[in-house]
Amino acid sequence: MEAKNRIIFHIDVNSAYLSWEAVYRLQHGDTLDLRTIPSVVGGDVTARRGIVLAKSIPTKPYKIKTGESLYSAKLKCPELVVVPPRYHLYMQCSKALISILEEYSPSIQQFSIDEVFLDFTNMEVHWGDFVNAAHKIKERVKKELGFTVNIGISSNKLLAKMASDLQKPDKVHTLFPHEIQDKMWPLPVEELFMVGRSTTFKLHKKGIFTIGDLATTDPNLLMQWFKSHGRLIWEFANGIENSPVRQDFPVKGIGNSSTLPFDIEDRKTGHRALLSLTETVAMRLRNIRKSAGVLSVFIKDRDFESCSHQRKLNVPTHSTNILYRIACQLFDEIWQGHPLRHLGVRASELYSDDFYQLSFFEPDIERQNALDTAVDEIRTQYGWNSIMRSCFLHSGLNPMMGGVIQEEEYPMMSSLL
DNA sequence: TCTGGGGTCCTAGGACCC
DNA sequence: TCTGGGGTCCTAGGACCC
Repeated sequence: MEAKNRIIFHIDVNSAYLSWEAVYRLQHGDTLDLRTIPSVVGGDVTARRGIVLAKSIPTKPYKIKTGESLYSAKLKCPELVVVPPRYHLYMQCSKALISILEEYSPSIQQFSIDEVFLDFTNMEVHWGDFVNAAHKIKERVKKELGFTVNIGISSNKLLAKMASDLQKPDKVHTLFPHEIQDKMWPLPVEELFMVGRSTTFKLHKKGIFTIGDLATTDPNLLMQWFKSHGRLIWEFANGIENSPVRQDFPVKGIGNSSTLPFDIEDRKTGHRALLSLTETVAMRLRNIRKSAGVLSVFIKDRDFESCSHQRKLNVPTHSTNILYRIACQLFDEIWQGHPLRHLGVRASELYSDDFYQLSFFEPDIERQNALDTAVDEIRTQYGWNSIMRSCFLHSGLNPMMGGVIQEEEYPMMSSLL
């Protein structure tokens, strides 16, 4: 039932982590509003995670980019204020936003921690004209939660998302198909959703610099250059996109990875780090009642050379011990012995756990499950560190790396929106 | 003390099968 | 004999997003 004239909102929190941090600090007696000075939320430099996670609008003249190292950000702006992240707070802020939005439409899709699509089609009877409604929502969020959002409005998700990006902060924009030429085509091509660094570079070499240039390029040519991605970005440049707002995406994979506080130089420590990562991955799998059919291990060495190795499992599983054993095998098969700064474990090809298969080779499966269940219950009740493997004592490693666990894993965005 | 962590999707090449 | 050809599965890597 493809509605012809849909009204889609895209709600985007302005400088999300930074705004949330600023609001929290103001509420706790701080007098300085981080949003009004050049400031960033950044990772821990001593733990080798020193990058910009979010930046305030006053950093704009310094050309500080999300993802760049704090070292280089400080070179650009010596008076930059850097504050550490508080992921737990951000999850709460995100939830609070969602619960307000849920009042305005039964059809909302969380796209990331700070972006939400809302299908406003047929909702005018309840809330009035869509532009007024968007303003009402925006003001309510500001008044009740203390942070500002941009709301983009159009007839599909892509255009709504592009609209919310137009001018920040605290704005409502429309970008309906008849406005594309005026509002979207003059923008630099890299501002189009799904045109990243690599594609931008190649497009520039072909003389394509604006979204309008891209929109008016022969799509067959783009397909020759970029395969299916060429078709996709041509359609996006022309505002063509019609995926529904939906909340029931299946989760495709669950993974954890971590930059370690020190380089790993021996196999035993490598395995220990894998165990730590696997504990959280397996717990999250069990939490959503899924078993993994494929396990992958990802490593990155001191020189930032990285590679991955994966294996399809004979029998899907969510058992910490079995997944750990396979992770170690994969690790031993690819690691050349170079000092490692980063390790990752990811479970994919997820199967529902409604039943699990007994394997001839894993006669122990019932006991493994019983053990995992017991440990999960203790950790849920008494906290994550209430029970841990003794090998982590004095190891310098967190026994459960990565993974803020959620009641519900919400699926991340995809190129299909 | 420069360079995070969570995802999704696509493609290419090799193995294997008929 | 100068090397079919189509299909599927598997794996590694790259591109993109926030």
